[in-house]
Amino acid sequence: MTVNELIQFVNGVVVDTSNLERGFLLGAGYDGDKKVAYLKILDPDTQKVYYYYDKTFHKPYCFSKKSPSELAYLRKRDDVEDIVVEEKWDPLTDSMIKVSKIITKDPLAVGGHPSEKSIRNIETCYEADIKYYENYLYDLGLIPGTFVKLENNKVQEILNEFSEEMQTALKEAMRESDEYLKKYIEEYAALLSQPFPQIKRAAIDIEVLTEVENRLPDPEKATQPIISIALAGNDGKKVVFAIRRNDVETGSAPEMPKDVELKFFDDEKQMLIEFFKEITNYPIIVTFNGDSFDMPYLYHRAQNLKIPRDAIPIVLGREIASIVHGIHIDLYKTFVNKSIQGYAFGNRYNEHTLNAISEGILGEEKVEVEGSINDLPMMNLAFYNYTDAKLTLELTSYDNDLLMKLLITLSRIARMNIEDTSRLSVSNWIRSMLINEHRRRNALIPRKEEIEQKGQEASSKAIIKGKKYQGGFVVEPLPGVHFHVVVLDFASLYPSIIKVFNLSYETVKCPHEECKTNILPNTAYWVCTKMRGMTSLLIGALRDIRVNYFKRLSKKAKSKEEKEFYNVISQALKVVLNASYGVMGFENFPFYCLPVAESTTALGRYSIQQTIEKAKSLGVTVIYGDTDSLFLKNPTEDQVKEIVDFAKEKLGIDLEVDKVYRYVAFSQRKKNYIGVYEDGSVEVKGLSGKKSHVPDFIKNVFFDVINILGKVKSPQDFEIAKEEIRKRIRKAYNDIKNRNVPLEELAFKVMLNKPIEKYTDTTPQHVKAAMLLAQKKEVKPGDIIAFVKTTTKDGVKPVEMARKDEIDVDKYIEFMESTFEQLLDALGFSFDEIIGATKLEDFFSF
DNA sequence: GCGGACTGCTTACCT
DNA sequence: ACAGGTAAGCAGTCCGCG
Repeated sequence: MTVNELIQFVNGVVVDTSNLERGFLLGAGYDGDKKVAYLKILDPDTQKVYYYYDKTFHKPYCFSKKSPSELAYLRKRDDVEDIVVEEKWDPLTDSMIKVSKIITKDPLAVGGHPSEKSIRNIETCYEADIKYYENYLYDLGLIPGTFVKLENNKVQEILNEFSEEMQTALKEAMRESDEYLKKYIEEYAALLSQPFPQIKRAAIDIEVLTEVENRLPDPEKATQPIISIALAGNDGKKVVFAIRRNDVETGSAPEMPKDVELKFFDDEKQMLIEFFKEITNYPIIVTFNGDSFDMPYLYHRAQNLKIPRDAIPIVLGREIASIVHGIHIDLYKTFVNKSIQGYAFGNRYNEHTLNAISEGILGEEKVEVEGSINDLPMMNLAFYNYTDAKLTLELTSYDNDLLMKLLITLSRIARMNIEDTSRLSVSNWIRSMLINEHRRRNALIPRKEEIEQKGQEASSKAIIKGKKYQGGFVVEPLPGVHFHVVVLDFASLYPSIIKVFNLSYETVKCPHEECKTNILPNTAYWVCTKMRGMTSLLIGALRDIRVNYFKRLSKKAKSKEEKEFYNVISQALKVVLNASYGVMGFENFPFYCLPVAESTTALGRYSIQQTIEKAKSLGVTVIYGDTDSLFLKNPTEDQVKEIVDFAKEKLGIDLEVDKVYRYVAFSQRKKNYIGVYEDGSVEVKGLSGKKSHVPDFIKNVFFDVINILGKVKSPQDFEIAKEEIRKRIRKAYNDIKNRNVPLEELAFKVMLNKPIEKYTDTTPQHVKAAMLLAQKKEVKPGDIIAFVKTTTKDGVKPVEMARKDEIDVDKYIEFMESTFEQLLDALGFSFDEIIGATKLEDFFSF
């Protein structure tokens, strides 16, 4: 059965439509049976997804530098359609060259087969590792996440109309940009300010009877019955489909919301059929781990139960699962993405479980289950199941559908299927963005090793052993307490440098003789004076549009909704910009270019050091700085202005006042300080006390002390604070000494990053604990191991296996001491003086 | 056989 | 599977020590 026939069943309509006034492009795909590319287009009015099959006769292809006659032997293959000569611009030589375009009948003829069946395995090809449907999108100029129209079988982007405010803001944003940059900024403004459509979506979650406790059933075999399925829709739909069982109690779930529909079935097959019908109402299906569990399980279970193929709306790929009537988003993959975790959600979760992520982002937790799912009373199981689906949905709907909007915006920037954007990492997004740029310039994409010819060895030496080149510069902090500190910050420093210094793989060490004298300061490289680099333009435009356009529009917004709209776009841009420099130094990135990465940080060091010199010359004390920031001690407004102007005029980079602290306390450590704002709120950076592995008990004391410090308004106040701090720490000290602390609060929580057996060089404490734990239950990479320090043989025990009397009290006192030392150091008092080291015995008399 | 100095491994943080 | 820089704790090693 072809995808086409399937869809006809699912939607009950002929889906290969030729006319649609305003559709929303979800993505592209390839139909292996019809051998043709297709688009999935959502009609926002009906919430139905139409398939548009290519009618431009687009074919798979790749390029070779050999002549067609040298490649003539390929013509004998029946999967090769034609070989034609094309002229393309070669970025590395800055010249037009002739290449052979090998056109095939099947994407597998280009690549994807492990053998000689794929041409890229037998010839040195160009652009042969781009997925066929990606090529289709680039070549037709279509962008997933945007609005398109279908008119007489032609598909076209619908361009955005600009309001007056947007026009004005755009002019303002482009004021300082060069001619080249302006074009890009205008395009991005139009692309990214498109509205977000309302799309129906539902989160689903299944429960399966387990054979062996604590072991996940095999989704390929799907031998065990599905006993419950929950669905939570953004239209308010809440359903649990469950099997009526006699072997467990009915149970009760008083917390279950009244509006959850409960549909009980005697027959599993009937349940699945009903469920499949229900989900076809939702063009977006959301799961947590659906790619590797729920979707393949449902699919194979349905097959085992002899449900006809055309009643199963699931399409399984090699690693991803999709749905016929729309798209499937597996949130697990989205939340594992480091850029999403860090830049979009501020590292509010560390562990990649539904529970940990929900807790971090929503402040809600899963329902706890003791023992096996198998023995759970029916109602309790339904409630547990429903809660998971609800949390999954909420992760996409919280903050006004923030995540969905981010994914759509990122798809627009990356020009990538929404399904792919949600699963792939930032280097893939940027790769796609750059490939598209090459296509529209008719540029041949160099092979990776050709770019690497530019330089394999760095000219700077990394400070950290094993790293390739030197990074940011950190100023030695001036220890002590400093009142009225102004923090200056280069606005997205590295993207600015890439923009201002024209950094790109083809412009750094460009082929022109006359550019060789144009040396980049603080580096061993020259940069092109004749052409604007591609990454410089793209990253530069993204930077300018974020800083000068969306951020300004957000400040001027008239409504909350408008403000939020601009903030989402700004946030998505931040994610891409923050990674834009890093990918240049990432070996597996297809446009990896060490000279570009190295120049970026070298120019960063140059910028901050020049600015420090300027500050010094004005008599301003720089008490600290890290990569792109400078902490100034009690500067005048004029001094600040002069430094900011210097950066703009002499370096061409925006330097802004980021924050003003009432006071800052530094120890002698870098990346380690507390800053107190005028309103008494406190920012803690790098101190052990805030680190996630620290036992809750110590963390609580730490933050109590921080709160006390927030109340300090003048140097005199420290005396009072000191007394309060002393009391708080003494109490904690006593509690530990007297074993008055619950075990859980003493647990260190450290992540296991690899399987236990891979720790061959050393056996850290959390691994020792994990080994003990492994005797009782499965321990996997990514798990957080909770352990306490004990006086037993290994020195540690998993918290659930330890007793209070085994706790190594002295180790905890030691740990507490070093944690507070960082803080007390900076304030000029010591732990000993707080505790009163000579009076230790006093505490035992309590 | 033990302790101190040292290095390397590991994790979590900062930009 | 974006980068490098820093802090901290602990594991393991080397060396001296009659």
